[in-house]
Amino acid sequence: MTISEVSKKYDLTPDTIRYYEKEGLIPKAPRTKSGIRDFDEETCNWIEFIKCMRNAGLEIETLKQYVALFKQGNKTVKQRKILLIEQRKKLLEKQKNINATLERLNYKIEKYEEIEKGKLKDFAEKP
Amino acid sequence: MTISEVSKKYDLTPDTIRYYEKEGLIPKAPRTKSGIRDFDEETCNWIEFIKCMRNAGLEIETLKQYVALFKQGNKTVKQRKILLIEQRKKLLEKQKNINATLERLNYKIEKYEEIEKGKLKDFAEKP
DNA sequence: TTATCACTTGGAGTTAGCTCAAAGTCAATA
DNA sequence: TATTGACTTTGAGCTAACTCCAAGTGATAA
Repeated sequence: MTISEVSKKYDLTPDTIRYYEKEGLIPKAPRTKSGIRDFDEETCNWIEFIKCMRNAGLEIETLKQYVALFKQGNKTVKQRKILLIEQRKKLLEKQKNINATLERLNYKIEKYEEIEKGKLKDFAEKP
Repeated sequence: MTISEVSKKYDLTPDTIRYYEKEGLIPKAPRTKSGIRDFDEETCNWIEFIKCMRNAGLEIETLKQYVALFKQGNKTVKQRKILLIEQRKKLLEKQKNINATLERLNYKIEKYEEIEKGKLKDFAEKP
């Protein structure tokens, strides 16, 4: 699989994929005799995984650490677990923030709807 | 209220608060005769609102637009509603990404626990 | 065989969102 | 009166995560 095919498949630019490879977020992709990347399934799985984590906002640096631990094999299972638990904690925190904001947005949108329908006139709105 | 008091209250640095003011994310705070900011309740409410929105990841630019519309009064209710609905959509999308990632993290953490307890040996782990 | 086109690299540039530094002002205290 | 310390401004600097550019290479189509 060429980089542009992988790019389409995962909706990441070729530049981003090369950047991830250079930074060690994904394994170094296999190459053809002429030096062109020829992605295999394993590498694709990593790309998919990293994309998922990045979409949730995990940092490059953190993912780099995780991949480095992974490469060292089973002796790093404990450290990897600790790392993932910390990231889970962060995501739960984020989830809470988003939920709080969603509630607030819902309330305001509702109010705006009432104003539009004329149910509420001169609504003394706070931010 | 001085800027350092507000800073403590909302856990934002004075620099950040001044930056928000400069960018128009919050109203210009009232000043004492000698030019020092003396935050009133209204401005504090804005700070709290903006902090909440920023915590959920809404962009400065978007919030700037919202505040600008707000300042123009009731004639912008419709536009503000549209803006908030778009932001809600984005947050719901984010929520989905976070949930997907949380599930994945939970699965992996569980597997790592099983390995640690020796229930799983030589677990052929994919990313 | 020449042209095209997707790929390659290294390194510079960009954007968002702060964050810091320098130099100055003012009110209150020793 | 001198000094302390919190405030002020302007503008530069920083970090994360890409994103773009220039110059070069190699395989295939005309």
